[in-house]
Amino acid sequence: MFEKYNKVQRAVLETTLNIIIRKELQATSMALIAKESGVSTGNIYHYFQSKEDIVNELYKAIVTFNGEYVREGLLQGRTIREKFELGWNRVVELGEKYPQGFQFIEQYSFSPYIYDEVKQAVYTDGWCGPMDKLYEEAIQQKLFIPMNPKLMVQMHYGTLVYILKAHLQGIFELTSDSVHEVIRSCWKAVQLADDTVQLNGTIG
Amino acid sequence: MFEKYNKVQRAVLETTLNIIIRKELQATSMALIAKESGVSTGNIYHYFQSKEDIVNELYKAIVTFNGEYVREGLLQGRTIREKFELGWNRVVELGEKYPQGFQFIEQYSFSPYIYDEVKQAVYTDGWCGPMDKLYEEAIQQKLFIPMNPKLMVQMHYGTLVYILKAHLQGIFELTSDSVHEVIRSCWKAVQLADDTVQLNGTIG
DNA sequence: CACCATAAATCGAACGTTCATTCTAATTTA
DNA sequence: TAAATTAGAATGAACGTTCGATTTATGGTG
Repeated sequence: MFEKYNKVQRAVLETTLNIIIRKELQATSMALIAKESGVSTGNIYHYFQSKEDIVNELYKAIVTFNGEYVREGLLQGRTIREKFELGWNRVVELGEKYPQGFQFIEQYSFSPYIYDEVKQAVYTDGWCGPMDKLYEEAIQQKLFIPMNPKLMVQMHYGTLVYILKAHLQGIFELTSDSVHEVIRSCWKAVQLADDTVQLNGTIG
Repeated sequence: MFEKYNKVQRAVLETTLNIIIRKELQATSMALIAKESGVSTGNIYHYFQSKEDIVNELYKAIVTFNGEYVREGLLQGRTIREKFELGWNRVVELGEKYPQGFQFIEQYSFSPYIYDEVKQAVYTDGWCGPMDKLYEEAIQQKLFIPMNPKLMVQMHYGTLVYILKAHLQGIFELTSDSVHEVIRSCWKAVQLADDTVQLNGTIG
């Protein structure tokens, strides 16, 4: 997750993420980060400008990592339908494999603590852009209903975020089957009606 | 929103909500709450046990308010389909009319700062319980596919939360038409296939 | 209605603690 | 031996909370 950073920076970023999720930004003091990461406060300030800087760097790193991971999935699909399924599957995988990163982005994407320029990274380094494009194509090819593609992507992302949230809170289990079913129902939600009829039979 | 509280409590809760959304919990000091609410710190502690207490009371009040508002919508519908549309419409209305309350719940529903007992309020005083029941009925009546109703409710709530979030961040506009279209597509996502066929014609 | 005694509400200065950050000295590395 | 790295005590500001004083409301008595 933090490959491009050195040992000290990585320890600091990992520890910070850990504490923020466990205890809340408010309770994440530099003294605690120093203690748990094994890096002295003085040394932390040698690699980071401030506490704000650490948290924003953390945000940027996670968004970039997530972006690469999902885009890789999108690339692997050949048809639009395949890209759709592989892409969203990767989003769910991220939530399951890296729950702290997922929770962190969810909790702080709205926070004033994260600089606006850093939030923009979602579109430049994340997966939103490529996903928007995929939806535009799907509309052009009459697979999806004519709707604002950005709105559709948000809808589907929200769907997955919330089943992940509920899953992480232990409200229900998530099997690969149920995830698949959810993703299929996302497709169904926005597919052009003609599609369904072609699948089920001919009009009277 | 804070009808059951007295003047001072209301001023404190409203101010706190305001500052938290504007500046972040971390930057919400008692001194600032006192200054902006016009209530001295000493007097705040006459009505609240601690800062934590204020924030948790705020959370509880908003969840209860939202719960009442959505349940009222659910009651007004006669058919399942009507309840579905009116209920979710109210959720969107809440996000539009009371964006601060909406954002606050979104941002802190995962936070360790909110006591677990207070989080439970979503099910006891909120609208999740009644909505779950509606979905169970819809499954029994073969309107919806056989899927975990809790999972379905989370899916649809996530859908609406994310179009609201994007809307509040100014990514796109939300008309009552587009909201209606989104809610209809939520229904479509989980409706039993037979339904569609009956609408479109007979199977060849 | 005036008076006073008691209680409730309100205030803001003061307290002790904790915080982010700095600084200087020590240590390691090249 | 010079530069880069690391350490942790020191600093001053800011924090949540407390407390004694002051104001306002209440209700019984002459």
